[in-house]
Amino acid sequence: MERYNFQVIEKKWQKIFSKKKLTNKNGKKFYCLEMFPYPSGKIHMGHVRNYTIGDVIARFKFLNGFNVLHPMGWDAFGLPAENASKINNLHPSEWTNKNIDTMRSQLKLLGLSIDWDREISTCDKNYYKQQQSLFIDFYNHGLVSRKETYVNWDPVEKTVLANEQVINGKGWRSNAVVERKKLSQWFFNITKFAEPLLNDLKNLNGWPEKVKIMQKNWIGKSFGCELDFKLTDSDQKIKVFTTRPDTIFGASFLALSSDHPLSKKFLTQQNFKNFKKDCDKTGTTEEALANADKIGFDTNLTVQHPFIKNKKLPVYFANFVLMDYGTGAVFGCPAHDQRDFDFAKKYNLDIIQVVSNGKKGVLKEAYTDNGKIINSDFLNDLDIEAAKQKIIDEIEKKNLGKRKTLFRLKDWGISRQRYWGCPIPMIYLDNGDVVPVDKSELPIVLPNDVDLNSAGNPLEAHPTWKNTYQKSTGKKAIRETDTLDTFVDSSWYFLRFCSPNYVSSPFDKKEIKYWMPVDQYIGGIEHAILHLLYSRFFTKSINSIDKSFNFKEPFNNLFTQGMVCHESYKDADGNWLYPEEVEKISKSNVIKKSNKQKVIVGPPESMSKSKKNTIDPEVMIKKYGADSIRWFILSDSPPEKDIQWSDAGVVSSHKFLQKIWNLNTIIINRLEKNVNEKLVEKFQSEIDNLINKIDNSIGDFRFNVSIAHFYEAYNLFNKNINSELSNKCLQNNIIKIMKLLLPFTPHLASECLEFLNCKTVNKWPEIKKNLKEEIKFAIQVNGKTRDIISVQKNTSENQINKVVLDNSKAKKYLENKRIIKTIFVKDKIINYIIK
RNA sequence: GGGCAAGUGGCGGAAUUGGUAUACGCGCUGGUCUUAGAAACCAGUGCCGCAAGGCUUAAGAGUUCGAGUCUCUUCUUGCCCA
Repeated sequence: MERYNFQVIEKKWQKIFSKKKLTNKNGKKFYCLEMFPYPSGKIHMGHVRNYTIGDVIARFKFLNGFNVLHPMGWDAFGLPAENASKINNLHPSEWTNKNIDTMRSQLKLLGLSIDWDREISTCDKNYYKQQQSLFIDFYNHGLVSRKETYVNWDPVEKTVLANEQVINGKGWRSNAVVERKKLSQWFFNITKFAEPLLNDLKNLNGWPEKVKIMQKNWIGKSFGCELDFKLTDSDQKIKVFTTRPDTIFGASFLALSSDHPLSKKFLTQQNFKNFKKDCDKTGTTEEALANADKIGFDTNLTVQHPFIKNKKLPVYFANFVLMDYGTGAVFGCPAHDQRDFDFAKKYNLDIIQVVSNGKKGVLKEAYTDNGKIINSDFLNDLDIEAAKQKIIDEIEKKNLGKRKTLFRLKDWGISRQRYWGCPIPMIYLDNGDVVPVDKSELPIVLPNDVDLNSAGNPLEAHPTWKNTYQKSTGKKAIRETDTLDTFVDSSWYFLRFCSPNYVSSPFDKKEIKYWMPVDQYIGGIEHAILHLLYSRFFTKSINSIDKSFNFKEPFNNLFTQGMVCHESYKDADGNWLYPEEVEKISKSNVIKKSNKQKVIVGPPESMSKSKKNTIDPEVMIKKYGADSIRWFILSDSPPEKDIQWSDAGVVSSHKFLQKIWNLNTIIINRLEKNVNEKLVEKFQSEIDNLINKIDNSIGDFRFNVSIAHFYEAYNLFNKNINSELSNKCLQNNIIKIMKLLLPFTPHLASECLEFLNCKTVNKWPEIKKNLKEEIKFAIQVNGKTRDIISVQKNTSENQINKVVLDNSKAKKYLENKRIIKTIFVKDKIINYIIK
């Protein structure tokens, strides 16, 4: 028997796939999109998993008659290209394009059904020209603004970071401690859409609940009011924001951020300066604020309580109040907020309970749940929600403040002091005006001759590039030398794919209206907030500019796949080792190949270059073939969960695919003996059952389950290959199974179908819905299963009773017993309750 | 501190709406073939027990004829949080 030669056969079919598109002229459209990669050098296993999942869906939909769009591109701007060019002395564009070439050829090795004619790259001037055009549109419609703000400054990368790019006070890429710096920056006014970005989440039924909750928390809508407190020794007022105005009668102090305007008076005091320094160390995350020791600085000032005559509240600066949320001031109600409670304990302030917890006695911690209002004058006996409304009405009546909705979401800062990004198409005139360039001048092209080794922004340092003229007036002007955050590039690429070569504007509206929204988007959970929120913002912005678009959200269905993990290895000196540098003698005995010394094995973690726990997809493909890798990466875990890479797993995948091939050749060469029609019928019904299960599980993204059923199908064929089945039956059914296999292992399945002389390769087999089948039926006595019998579907209770009493293992449990009750569930169980 | 998931054999994991727990794969054990090994094939494999049978879905309770699935309590582990 000839072995399956994947090297030859995969090459053969990749050539054919590259010419074929997933086009079904009369089919319903289906836009299948995977998050496009950053061209870092080579593809990694995470890409393999992402694009294999996407390929299964794209091919599955195509075979089911859909007209499928399945494109690929490159998220090609970004800092690593600049860093790499400093090390290799290679221009970022050369480095990037070289990586793109490598990765494209690697992706082709996987046999993906990508429409390469639509390939785009964000660093291509044809792409960023359109992005600049969009930026100008946004600017003209009031969606872009320029603000002087404190920014997160990464001292290592010498660039501004978005809040989202600061993780625990450190830069997401450099891990350097982020500093605060005041700069003039460009912003997208994403907060204008805070409300629709929040509300439309409700309609995204095809998104994971988890992602929607994360976005909701990120937008962070809260209701409350502003309220003025008058200082007792002057006319000055302090404005606070609160979401709990109902607890005003429990207020016992005022807490201000150390950045609050009032702090200026205290900056001359060394005590205060020391205190402020301590505050800055606390950090700004909710986690840090909740866990930090609560510290305060007593101002010795007091404010008048707005509703209790003659009651004065002390004013403190406190480390758990931030200037950039609300007004930088809060009133403390220790009984009903844990931070206030901790603070009050420390500084011996009153703890006045104003919401009843239904218990007597002193509170041991803040009570934050619902209850009736107490000790609160005219609010008494109301529940929290009613009390809030009533007190806010009162506050507004007395002109002490007003209702307010606050969002946690901030505008999106998009200026980056970097070279390798899309130039911002704005110019500065001598008279101080800042205006967009004329659209006819686009693209504003990045200059090639920059010195990347100079500190700061390379475009700023370029001798001539920034000097220009305003086209309409001929006046001298200076270009904006900042470039756009690369998250901008990926916020609309899915639109560009619909008409990737359209010249006159970012997209051909006709194409967009046909293809959008994306029917299935697939990518990593790490983009749950940023990329997805920004893409939704772009979609809403474009919609607000041109109302004729027929979609409000870019991604109808979202699937977030898990990571690919591998254990890590360290030698005695603490150096990380690549998996190929170690040898596994046994489970507990792993040694370094070069010196035979023992290796410390770490737990499975997401593959990363820094820990060297990576497996190179190309090496694996060369060794086992793309189909084996695809099969393994789909088979071992549900796609939304993390998967652990296992060499043994790949080997067994590889063996199984070989067995599939052998099975095909055996079936083709088989000599027919006597045919037993009953056996044929039974076999057919079992296969139909499996086909049904495979079809269902693909649709539900349960590919590991599909694969289990393929194994069952193989076992079924293998068991029956020498039995009295007809050749026709075996051949028809193996063709069906091979068709089902096309999305998973396209090379092998295509080759088998050709070998089987199948003429309907592009059609999914018919899925029979109402299967006639024998079912396993459970017999229970007092809820315990005592026997399992085989019966036809729809067998009646009477017939079951007869079988049970005639001939079953359950019989002896029923003899001489009184049956008080029977529970009969058709096609499932019968349960006899006896005494 | 808060929010959200999840916990099933030696391992990865199945179990559509409460109705056969442990599908399928890996690993392991035995066998066939082979000079030997590898490969391939066949058989077995949750735990206790010679067996009949009993026990088992992190632990405990509850609802139900029936709970991996629903409710409560506890424990553990992930992920997210200006």
